[in-house]
Amino acid sequence: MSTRTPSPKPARQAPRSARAAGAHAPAAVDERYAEELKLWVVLSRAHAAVGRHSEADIARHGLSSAEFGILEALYHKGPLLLGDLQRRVLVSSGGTTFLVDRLEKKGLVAREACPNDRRARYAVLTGAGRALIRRIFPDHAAAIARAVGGLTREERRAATKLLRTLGRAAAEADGGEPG
Amino acid sequence: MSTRTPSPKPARQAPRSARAAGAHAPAAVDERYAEELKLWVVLSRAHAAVGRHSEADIARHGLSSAEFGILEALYHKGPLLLGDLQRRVLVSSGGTTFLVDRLEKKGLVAREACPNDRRARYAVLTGAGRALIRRIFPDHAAAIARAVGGLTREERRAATKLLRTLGRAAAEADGGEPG
DNA sequence: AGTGATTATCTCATTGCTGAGATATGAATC
DNA sequence: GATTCATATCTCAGCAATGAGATAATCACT
Repeated sequence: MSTRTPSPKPARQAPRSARAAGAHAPAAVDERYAEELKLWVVLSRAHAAVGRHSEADIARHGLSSAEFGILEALYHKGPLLLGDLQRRVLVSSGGTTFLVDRLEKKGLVAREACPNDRRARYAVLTGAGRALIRRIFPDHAAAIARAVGGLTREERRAATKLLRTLGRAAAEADGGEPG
Repeated sequence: MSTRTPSPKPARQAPRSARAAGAHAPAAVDERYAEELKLWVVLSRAHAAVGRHSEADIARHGLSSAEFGILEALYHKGPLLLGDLQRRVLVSSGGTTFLVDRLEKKGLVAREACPNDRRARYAVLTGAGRALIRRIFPDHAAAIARAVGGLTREERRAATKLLRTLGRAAAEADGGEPG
């Protein structure tokens, strides 16, 4: 994985322009939201770090993260309209079509008509799809559990609560709130 | 934005196969790691929700998230080796070259030789780059602050601490630890 | 039943990004 | 000073994913 190179850090000399007096002095406003920015940074890093574990586990089975998400959603929720699937897996509309197409080609998912609404289509697991997700899901759950194992049970509970609140508030503030 | 469609949910009839007796009954193992999985889910959702705010703000200035990340890193840290930049912005090696190329074309960043190591190159902000990031950073910080405003200061502090612990532990467990 | 607004899915051009390998330099050993 | 291994960046082919627009069906009203 070329993204991560845990290398030793030989102290190198900074280039001329870096040493030019105060060349990159950050503005005072930086202090103002430092705490909020820090939260955003650690949120991103934690997500990336855990996500790396998740994807590494999923990739072993020849699936992408999004594909796995679809199989998992169908496994636990039963047949879903493509739109519901889209919202659940956090992917674009085109992406949903693309992913379901591919899973269909792999024989893991099928489309089914919705009796009430002929615009809509259900995605459903095939027998092979159900068998696959049933087989790999436990390992995946264990991999995630290891990935978040750096927190104690109590800490995980607290983190879950905070993140749920944070996520909900951020999602709702999408429109644009008054300052 | 077609990714998100906050639509009302008319109750539709599930297709036949969904009602077939226990067709998608989840396995018992699902309970075992439910708490850890939940944490991963809310972490992903919170990250996506806040990230949406971040990207919406950055896009207003014609920059991608990764481009902004580079400018921001150079602004606060001064000139950085491309490798350091890569680690900081969480992008692949090829991506770093690509992004710095593009920022160079935009006249915001320049490459500079490293006097000690002729393999290495520094990325440095140009005058225009520094002016740009200095102009847009405060707004961006404010946007992030709004996005995470669903938590109180005390909650943010707690969340930051937990996420830092979580991220570090997950990153270190990359190799593969004994069960 | 007809009209228009809304909703669901699909199409497709574009693109950002990855990751393996190439190239070039540096450090260490003989 | 040659050789070998490690490191830093760049090249490039390939692909997943986006998002605007097309198509089709439904709903709300008259």
